[in-house]
Amino acid sequence: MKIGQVATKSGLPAKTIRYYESIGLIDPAGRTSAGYRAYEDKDIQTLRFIQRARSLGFSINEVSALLTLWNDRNRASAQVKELAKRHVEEMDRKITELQSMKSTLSDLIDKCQGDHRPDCPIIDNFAKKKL
Amino acid sequence: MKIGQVATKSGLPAKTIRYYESIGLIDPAGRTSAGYRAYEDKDIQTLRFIQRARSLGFSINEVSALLTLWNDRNRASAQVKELAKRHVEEMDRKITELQSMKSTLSDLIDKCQGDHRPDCPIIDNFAKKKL
DNA sequence: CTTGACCTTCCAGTAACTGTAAGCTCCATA
DNA sequence: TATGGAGCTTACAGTTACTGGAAGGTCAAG
Repeated sequence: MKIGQVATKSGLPAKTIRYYESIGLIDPAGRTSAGYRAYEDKDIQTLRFIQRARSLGFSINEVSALLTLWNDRNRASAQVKELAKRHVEEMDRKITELQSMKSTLSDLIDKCQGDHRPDCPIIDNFAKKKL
Repeated sequence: MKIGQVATKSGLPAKTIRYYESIGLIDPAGRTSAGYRAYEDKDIQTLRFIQRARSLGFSINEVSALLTLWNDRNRASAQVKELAKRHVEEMDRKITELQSMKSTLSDLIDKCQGDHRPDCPIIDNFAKKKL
């Protein structure tokens, strides 16, 4: 199977698959006599795994660790769970931060007339001297 | 005033101030005879403005637009409000996405025993053939 | 006159791709 | 057989917003 078909089946752009190979996230694919990358079904499984993990926000490094665990028959599920928990914590931090920023900005937006005049509580807030 | 003091007063690392100058977000600072950047109080105001806007998640480009609006006596507050609203929408999108990812992953975590055995619903989910 | 704290510039690295260019290969049709 | 287009190849640049580090200049204190 060539990369285009693998891209379709895995949900990842061909470009991205090559990129993953270039950074060592996946093993280099075999090649046809013409130099085209040749894939098998198990490669698609791996790429789908990666795609799922990435879609849940895991970093490439984390995905790499997850791939290792996936292939480790002696893994402890505790290791996977721990990795996942840490990721959820990280997402929680980001959610909290975003909500805080959104809240502050929304308050300012509510106070802004939003008309043709220059007076603007948003600008004023950014420009004010001290907290 | 030299860059170190400005860094302290503005809440931005000296390195970042130089970076902002290099990309044209702020005007090049004056120089002392020794070649050191020389700042005035109004520069600190500008940098604090930038710091505030950045801390609310606005991109450098958006901050640049906000700076222009700040210095535009003929601005309409509607312009500022619109920019801010779009940014809130963007944050909302991110929050929703993060919450969705978190929710999915949390469900999987709850199902995982987290012990010494390899069986793991998280890995299983990532590895499963089809949705 | 020598530290040490600051300052300077420039280059590289980060995360995870994406875009673009120049150039093969393969298959089908005229 | 020639040609055209789809799909493949590599390599390099660009994105975002900095941050780290190296090599070297400046200034005030001791």
